[in-house]
Amino acid sequence: MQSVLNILETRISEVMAKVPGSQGCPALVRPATDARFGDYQINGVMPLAKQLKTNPRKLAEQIVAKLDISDICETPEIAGPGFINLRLKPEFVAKTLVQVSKDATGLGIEKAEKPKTIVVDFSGPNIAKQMHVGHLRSTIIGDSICRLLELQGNKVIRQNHIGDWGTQFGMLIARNRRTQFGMLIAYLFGEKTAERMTKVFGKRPDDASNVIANTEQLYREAKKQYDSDPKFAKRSREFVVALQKKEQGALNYWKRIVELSINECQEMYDKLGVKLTKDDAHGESAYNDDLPGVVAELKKKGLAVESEGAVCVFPEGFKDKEGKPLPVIVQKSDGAYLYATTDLAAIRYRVGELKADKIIYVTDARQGLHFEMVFAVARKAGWVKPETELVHVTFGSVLGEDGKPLKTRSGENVKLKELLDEAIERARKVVEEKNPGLSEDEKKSIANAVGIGAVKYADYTNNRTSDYIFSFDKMLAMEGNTAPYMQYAYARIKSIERKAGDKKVDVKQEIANIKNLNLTETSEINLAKHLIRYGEAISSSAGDYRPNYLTAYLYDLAQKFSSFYNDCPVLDASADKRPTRLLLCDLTAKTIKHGLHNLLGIEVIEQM
RNA sequence: GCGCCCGUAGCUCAGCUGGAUAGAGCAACGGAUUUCUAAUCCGUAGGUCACAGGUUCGAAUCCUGUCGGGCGUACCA
Repeated sequence: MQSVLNILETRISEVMAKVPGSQGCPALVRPATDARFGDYQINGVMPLAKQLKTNPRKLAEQIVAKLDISDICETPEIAGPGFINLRLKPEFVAKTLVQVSKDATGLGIEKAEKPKTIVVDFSGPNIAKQMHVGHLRSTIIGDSICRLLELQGNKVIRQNHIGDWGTQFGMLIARNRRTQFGMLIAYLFGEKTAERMTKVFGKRPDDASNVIANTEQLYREAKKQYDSDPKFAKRSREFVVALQKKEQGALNYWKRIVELSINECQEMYDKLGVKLTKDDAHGESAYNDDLPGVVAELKKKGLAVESEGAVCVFPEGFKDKEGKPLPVIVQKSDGAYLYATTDLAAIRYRVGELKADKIIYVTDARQGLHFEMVFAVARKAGWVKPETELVHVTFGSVLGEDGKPLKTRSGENVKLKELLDEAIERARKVVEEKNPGLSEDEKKSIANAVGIGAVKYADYTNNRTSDYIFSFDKMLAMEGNTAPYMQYAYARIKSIERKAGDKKVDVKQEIANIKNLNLTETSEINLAKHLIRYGEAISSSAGDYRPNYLTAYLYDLAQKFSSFYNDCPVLDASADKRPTRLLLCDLTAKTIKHGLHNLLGIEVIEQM
């Protein structure tokens, strides 16, 4: 269903458009900046007055006179330089709330007018390495963006652009990072693999977590052996060449390690409550066969030229340190392809095969220039239609308490798994302290939901474009805008429902019989008004790809519920008031659950 | 050098195409509990929105400059 904000915007804009001389100034209806001004305010009169060179307050009077929104609002009030303040009628709030509760979604959510096919590129871990904090934001922000867009009725195609190939095999043994990967594979799957694996890990290589978890160690060992053992070095090189030539044996080894890695990532996705599966993995290697064609086509179109031995495209408007044109290098002087080439191939595939109307890239802000240039090249090459949107959704870094990028004491990236485990452990201690009487299973699942939820919620609640300081103490605090606070608010509602039986209150029946609400207390009305605005929160959150708008709404909701909870007895309320209060509880619980669970992938808990 | 992002309360952060007296949380102080979970609620105090100009009815928001910080800037992703 349409949000109140949208209804008002549409109806008031229509009236404003009819003002003589108006050139379609929008009403600019916004939530009131202050409760004293009512519920919504019209900001669009002043710009229109400017356009018409007339007095804004007089214009506001004219508009108010023609406005017919008495079914929704009290008489509009003109205030300040030309604002029009709107206050919702309690009857309208009550009616809308009942509608919302009976809406198909149960929550009054707006659907997109024109559903699109949207490709979302996110997470993108590298194979043969454990996921670390650097992957957290892309993974969870991307996940919630997908959920938001899907909810609006779009066709969302998740693309996990995993680093499963890159240029590493396009190069011969010359560069260490790439080489190490080749060495690793040779090391892992060369002769005597099983003995080596058993010796190093005490396990067979089938155990994915052991293999991947110890990759860093393997790299070190492999490097050492590479330097000291000519036979091993030779085997490494041969392996890489074989892989490039797509020899079946080498490919099989490669496939195996990709599989092990993906399984390992999947554990993290499951743990994080992220909706990504193997089917969404469409990594760099998927474009291998397309790369020569991409370069050839760019050359043919006269876009790609040779420069300093490399094949480059020079999109307009980009300059290097000396002010000379900056290239997008699509093929290196040694013949290898780069991530720009792969990204171009991916765009071609996503527009051509997946029929994307929009492609969203969820990567950190540092890749801004890269995508700007790649987008420019793709458009120049005609691989993207003019109306196809290419969006780079950026985010800041996760910092430690010292304000520097989060690292371990020894300067390594913090493993995602270890981070989450610590959060769970800390949550566990809190549960132990607050509610020692719970069963072991309950404690465990609560600690899990709270720990993971806290990490995710803290990330979501920050504006994604800014860096944020990671603090277990803050995210696990029971006070303030945190996951535990939200989950607690939910648990208290569920507790009321459980207690209802003892007091012989039939919650479902009372709610089902509701025809009109009886909203009397201020905190009831405030809660009701906020509940009917869930759709607005989703629209603004999805529109800007900003989950923090959603968490802000949810926190506001939980606070308003807590006020209501303090002021208004529910089960012991008089018969004329109880059904309304039960409905408020029910809708609040459903909204919190939907927001946390369905949109953010954070678990709610029945008791804590 | 050039480009992008950032600078808001003691701390951590919001502030949605420019809107009214800039908001939360934490910390501080004061109050509420025979409670449906106080992991709560209510209140008080706290700001030259880095700085200086400009645009206009109106600027934390847009423009210019200065200072401070982060990141990027041809064969890594």
